Amino acid sequence: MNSPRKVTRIQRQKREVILAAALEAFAEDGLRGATLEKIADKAGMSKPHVVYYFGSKDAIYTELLQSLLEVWVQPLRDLSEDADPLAAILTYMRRKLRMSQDMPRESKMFATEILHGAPRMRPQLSGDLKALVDDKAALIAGWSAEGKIAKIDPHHLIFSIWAMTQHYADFDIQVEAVLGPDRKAGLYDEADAFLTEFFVRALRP
Amino acid sequence: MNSPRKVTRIQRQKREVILAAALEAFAEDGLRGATLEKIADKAGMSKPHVVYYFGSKDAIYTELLQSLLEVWVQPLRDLSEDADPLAAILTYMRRKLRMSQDMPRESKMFATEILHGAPRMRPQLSGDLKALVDDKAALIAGWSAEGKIAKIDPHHLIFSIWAMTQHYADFDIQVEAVLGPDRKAGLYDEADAFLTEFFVRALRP
DNA sequence: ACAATTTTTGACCATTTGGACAGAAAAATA
DNA sequence: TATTTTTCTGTCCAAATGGTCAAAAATTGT
Repeated sequence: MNSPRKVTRIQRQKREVILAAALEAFAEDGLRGATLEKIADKAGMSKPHVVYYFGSKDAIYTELLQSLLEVWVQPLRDLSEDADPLAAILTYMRRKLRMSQDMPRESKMFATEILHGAPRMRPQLSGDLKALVDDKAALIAGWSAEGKIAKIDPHHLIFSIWAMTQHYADFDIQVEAVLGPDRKAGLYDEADAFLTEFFVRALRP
Repeated sequence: MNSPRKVTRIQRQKREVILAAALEAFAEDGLRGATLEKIADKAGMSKPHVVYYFGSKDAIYTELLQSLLEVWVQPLRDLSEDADPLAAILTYMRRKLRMSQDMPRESKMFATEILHGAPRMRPQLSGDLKALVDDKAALIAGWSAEGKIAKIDPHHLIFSIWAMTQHYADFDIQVEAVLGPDRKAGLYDEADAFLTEFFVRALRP
């Protein structure tokens, strides 16, 4: 029957709730700033209960980070040969921008971790991530060599896409303060238009 | 004579030492993560001594943030009419990039503060900073209208300069991990070359 | 040299916080 | 229904940490 499955589902749901609460807390205050009590409150349960499911605050943080990493680099994984290389890069940029819009908490959590030295991601950055980026950089370099896009350093191109798209999520407070409240609603449409135009100009041969 | 001056100078020096130590600590671990003891150690004095000079950890943090803000926006202040608007913008970009290279700790401290909601800078972001950016955006918009540079949204152009230059300081761990150790030495030269080419392409009419 | 002032620190305190533990409540199993 | 297992929480504890305080040490002024 499904009696064991039922329990498992409940467990999985509880863990989901805790992870969601923790993500919010970590994005707001970082690993140190976020307290177990705050996470428990956001999750609607007691502090020992949170510990019961994850063992420690650190374990929640690490698990979140690891599972998010995969989601985070997926758009780059999907960058591949295309009828139009420029369109492929623009699509990648747009997916990253949409992730900033839809997952600002995830973006902030990553940013905070890396900003503070990425103590629990260093191996993956210089391992998997470096391999992935090198791979895609080679692809882009190929397009450059064939004259399909401008000749630019592909690694720095990727950095620039990361920087510009994540800026809107990570520093949203600053962006919104500078633009003023009126432009807040259409912000991501503006950003999309600007970045598209910007990268088209920079990349066409 | 200079007997009172002498004391004042010593006081000033002590404060300088503490501020430098605190900057390092805050950049590494953020406001919460940095402890008074760590700051005191880095400054080579006892914990109560640090408190004696600044009253509280928070006071050090706030003072650092305020004094750094002025330095931080100076390059934008200096953006003005020029024989060549494109050159003026490139100069601005380069000054920002150099600040990332020379003051990574300051960059990280700002980034962390804004990332976490900028609780003690909000008024200045939507006040002074917004006014300054609006002013310079108007200048750039003028250049656009005159056909001296491409027609792009000047606010987002400024954001893109902030994002791309600060990325190299704030996320240096990631950048260096992805590029590998060999490219670390010439990193900022690479970045300068890339960004210059990039912005020239994007901005020329 | 002596008094007054400033600087410096060791010892201490109150609060916060991660998390251990025993046992209650609930659920599954029999 | 009785028993076993799982879930959940009130209570407590030890460590970390921001900050106080009294007094020592150094400096300054006379």
